[in-house]
Amino acid sequence: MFKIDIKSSTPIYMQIIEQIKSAVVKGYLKQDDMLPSVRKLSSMLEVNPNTVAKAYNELERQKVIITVRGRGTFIDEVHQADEEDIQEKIRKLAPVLTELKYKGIDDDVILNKIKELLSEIGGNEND
Amino acid sequence: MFKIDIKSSTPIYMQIIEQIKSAVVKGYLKQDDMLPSVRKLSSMLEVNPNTVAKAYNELERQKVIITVRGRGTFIDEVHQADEEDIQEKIRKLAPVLTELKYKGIDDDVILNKIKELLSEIGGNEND
Amino acid sequence: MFKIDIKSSTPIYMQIIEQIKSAVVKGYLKQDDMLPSVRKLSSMLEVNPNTVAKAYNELERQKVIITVRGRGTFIDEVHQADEEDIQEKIRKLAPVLTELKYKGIDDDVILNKIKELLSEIGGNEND
Amino acid sequence: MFKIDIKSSTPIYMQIIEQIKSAVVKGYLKQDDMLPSVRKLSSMLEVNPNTVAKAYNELERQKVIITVRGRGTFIDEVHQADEEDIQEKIRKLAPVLTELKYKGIDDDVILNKIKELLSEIGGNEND
DNA sequence: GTGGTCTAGACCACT
DNA sequence: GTGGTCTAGACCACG
Repeated sequence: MFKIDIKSSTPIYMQIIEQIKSAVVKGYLKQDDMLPSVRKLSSMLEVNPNTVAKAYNELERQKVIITVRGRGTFIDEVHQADEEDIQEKIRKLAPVLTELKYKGIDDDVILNKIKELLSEIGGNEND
Repeated sequence: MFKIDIKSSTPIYMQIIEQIKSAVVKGYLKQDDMLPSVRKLSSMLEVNPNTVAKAYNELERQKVIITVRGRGTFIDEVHQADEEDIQEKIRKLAPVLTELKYKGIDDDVILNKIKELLSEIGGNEND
Repeated sequence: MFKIDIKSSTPIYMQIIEQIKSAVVKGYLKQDDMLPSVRKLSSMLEVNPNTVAKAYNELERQKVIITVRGRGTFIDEVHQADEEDIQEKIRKLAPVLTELKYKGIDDDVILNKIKELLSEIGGNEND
Repeated sequence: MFKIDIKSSTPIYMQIIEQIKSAVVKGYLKQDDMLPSVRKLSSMLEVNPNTVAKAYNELERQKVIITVRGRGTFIDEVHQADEEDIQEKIRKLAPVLTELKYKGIDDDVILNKIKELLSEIGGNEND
């Protein structure tokens, strides 16, 4: 289910975080679904358990998952994002967008490609 | 002209790279314009000369600027981006977009915000 | 294994780059082999760690090696060179060849000496 | 007659040296031919007179040209190269040849390309 | 004056 | 442990 690129420059724990969020967006994981244990996931992905633990800790901090001692780790309910939160994330796109504009790509072209990417990310909205 | 956020997690040399590209996009810097010397910019930004040099090296590697020995550093002509190049950069947006979708934001809302950001980045095209 | 000539006019980091490529050509290093760590190589060669890091960075940029965070640095697969690439490298030989011809050396003599040099560079292909 | 690439990474004074030697090899310049004065050449090439002077000094050191005070600068006779000299120059080709071999190019292909390059450099041998 | 290279030594993120 | 970033300060080649 999860695929780790050991050679990528994005840290492994980040890749895990992204993929779990992606799985939620795509509907593969839903609220109260149980996640594999740190040990199990680490052996599945063939990475260091500490790395998985770090990802889970960060996801818990972000209230994406919730750990119940003795029971396991579960997908938490989705929390609302406030306007400020959204703007902050949008801002993170600026460097790459600047690169694209630097290369002379038209705004419309960029927007179209992002639209494609969004539907690719989006999973089945008619679940 | 350039502003460095010393507290940011993006490395200083990266911030310099982004800002120079941004200045080109905005039209503040044009082909053959001379950039401040390494020493000058480093004292302007209050960072170490090596850090500025690292940014300049990377920009030269990316063919954004060109350095002429003993003379200084200049804005190079803009080089074409091929389709593959563009797709690769677009891909870099995926993690943030996934986050936004995870928060339940509509595609249209996201696209509108990006549109705003693009025009903000874009400088005055009718110069 | 690696030998640095501190007095040479070729920068140390360049010498490191050349020697690692040479080791690959000679078959001493193969794909996925781990290179000595920056710290280790720097102490082996008695040069500053930053100098080794610079060499490794450049080699990574050239896709000769690949660094995996927290793990180490490894020999990457060899990437194809296109015709343009080759011609560009061949061109770099021109100044020295001109010098030799200036001294009145015959083309055949030059070619023979290069042939010798090539087999010296090449390592044992029948390993 | 001479062409300087201000953006090249080879120092300008080096480019001048190379081109004068090349002109001799090609037969455009012969023993006792007079070279333009430092001032004249510097204005022809639009470079700093110091740069031309540096090239001439180096060429004189290498006994390629000879300066007669009050008269001008002339092409000197060609001096014999000893075996050691030649080997030293041949050695300078090693890094580029290693790169080519690293890319998997066959010795024969390399030698053929060098052969082409040599005849290109060579000028008219039947003068 | 310009950028390029190098040393010495520090702190941090990742595994 | 690994590499990445940054500072401080030195020397050199080039124009």
